[in-house]
Amino acid sequence: MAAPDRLTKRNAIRRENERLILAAAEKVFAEAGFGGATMQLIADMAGLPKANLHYYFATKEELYRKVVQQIFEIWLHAAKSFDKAAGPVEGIGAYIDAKMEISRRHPFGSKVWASEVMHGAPVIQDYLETTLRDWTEGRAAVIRRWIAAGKMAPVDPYHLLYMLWATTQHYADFGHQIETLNGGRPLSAQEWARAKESVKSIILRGIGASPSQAEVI
Amino acid sequence: MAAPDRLTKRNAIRRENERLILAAAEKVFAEAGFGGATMQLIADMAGLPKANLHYYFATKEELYRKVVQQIFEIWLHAAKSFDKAAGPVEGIGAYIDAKMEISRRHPFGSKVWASEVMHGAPVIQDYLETTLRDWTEGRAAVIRRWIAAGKMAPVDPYHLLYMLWATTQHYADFGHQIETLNGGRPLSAQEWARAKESVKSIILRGIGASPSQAEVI
DNA sequence: CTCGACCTTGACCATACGGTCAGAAAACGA
DNA sequence: TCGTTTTCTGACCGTATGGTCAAGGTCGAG
Repeated sequence: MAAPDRLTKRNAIRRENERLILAAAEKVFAEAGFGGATMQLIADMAGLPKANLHYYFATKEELYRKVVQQIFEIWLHAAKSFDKAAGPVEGIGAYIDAKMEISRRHPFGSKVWASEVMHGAPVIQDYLETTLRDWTEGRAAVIRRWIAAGKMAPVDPYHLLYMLWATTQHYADFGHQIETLNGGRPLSAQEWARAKESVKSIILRGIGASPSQAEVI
Repeated sequence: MAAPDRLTKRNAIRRENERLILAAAEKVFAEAGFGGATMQLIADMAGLPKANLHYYFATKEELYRKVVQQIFEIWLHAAKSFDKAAGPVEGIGAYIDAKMEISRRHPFGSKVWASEVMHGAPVIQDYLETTLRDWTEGRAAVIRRWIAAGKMAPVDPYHLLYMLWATTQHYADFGHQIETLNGGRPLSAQEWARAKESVKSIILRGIGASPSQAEVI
């Protein structure tokens, strides 16, 4: 039972199949919701027989949970930009950049997370109450410190964080609506850049931390 | 076949039952998604036998479409605050107030809309392409006028609107997450007021239109 | 080479779902 | 009151779904 991580062909197959299944599941769960997704659809998209899915993931719930965990970890990782910053312009600016980039590259994961939370977080409630709560309180403390140091206006840290999440994830979760209003075409690279800049400039100025106003304060 | 709107007992019963069913459906669709919702669950919540639902609404899709239309009309109505305003402080301020109030009073409808759009708007794509597109372009024109008149900073009108939608609807769609981070308790009246003020102050300052800065400009 | 562990898969099962229907009950107009 | 229209509802049906299983195939260690 030892050495389960050797680079044998079996392990490669297992890893590759799990990757295939998770990618297909992320897309199907995002597009159909948990209830609307079917194991058959996921199997077809992964190019595997349905029974094979149940070999790697015992139940639909187990597969779903893995998908949700993935995006959560990506978000947590993105938050590091927040910490190594000296002030709100760099910290929040980099955080917005990172979250916007995730919305662009992982729109399915973002939708699955949104769906999960909207339905009352039946699967990941424990994450909300532990990891997310701790993370949020930590970042709120950073913001309070910036406020105390006069680096930004005295805004409520929690509502600022909610605003950051809402605005950045909106570009993934409501991407279809944005695409429709964009003439039916997905945002181009330039349009993504413009979106990023718009969000950053409004929020940074909104908290009294925009670069141009830095001298004024 | 005339006079279908007389105040007969039959019409009263019909109206009341449709109301009951739509309210139950809104809640169930919001909590379980379209795929996860079952007609039986909606029927139980409405206190009617399942067959009775199919008497008033032929199919699950038809019932769902009605629910989505409801919230869309509520939002369109709220947008009137935008139009009768002289400038961004009153216009956008009132719009945020109105949308926040809707998030507070109609969280289920907001979730159903979010779910629908996230899944690619299979049912209301035509609304997006007609009513919503026209509405958005009209409001964008108003914003451009305000910018031209020097009443606010030159921000991209579309991304500003996305930000307004994202931030206000977040309090409905992610209400469960916010509640969890609020110590497990729903926002109190005071906390809702604080949320409103936070959103308004950051955005209005962010677009260079905050009341305190009005004189500066 | 051989044996045991792991992987693959078509066929199958119980269940739950959306929707139907026939007939009973209630409300209505005259 | 009487005939007609509308409303109500338990029983029913075909289908699709999540999950199981047993048999066969593939791989790696010794």
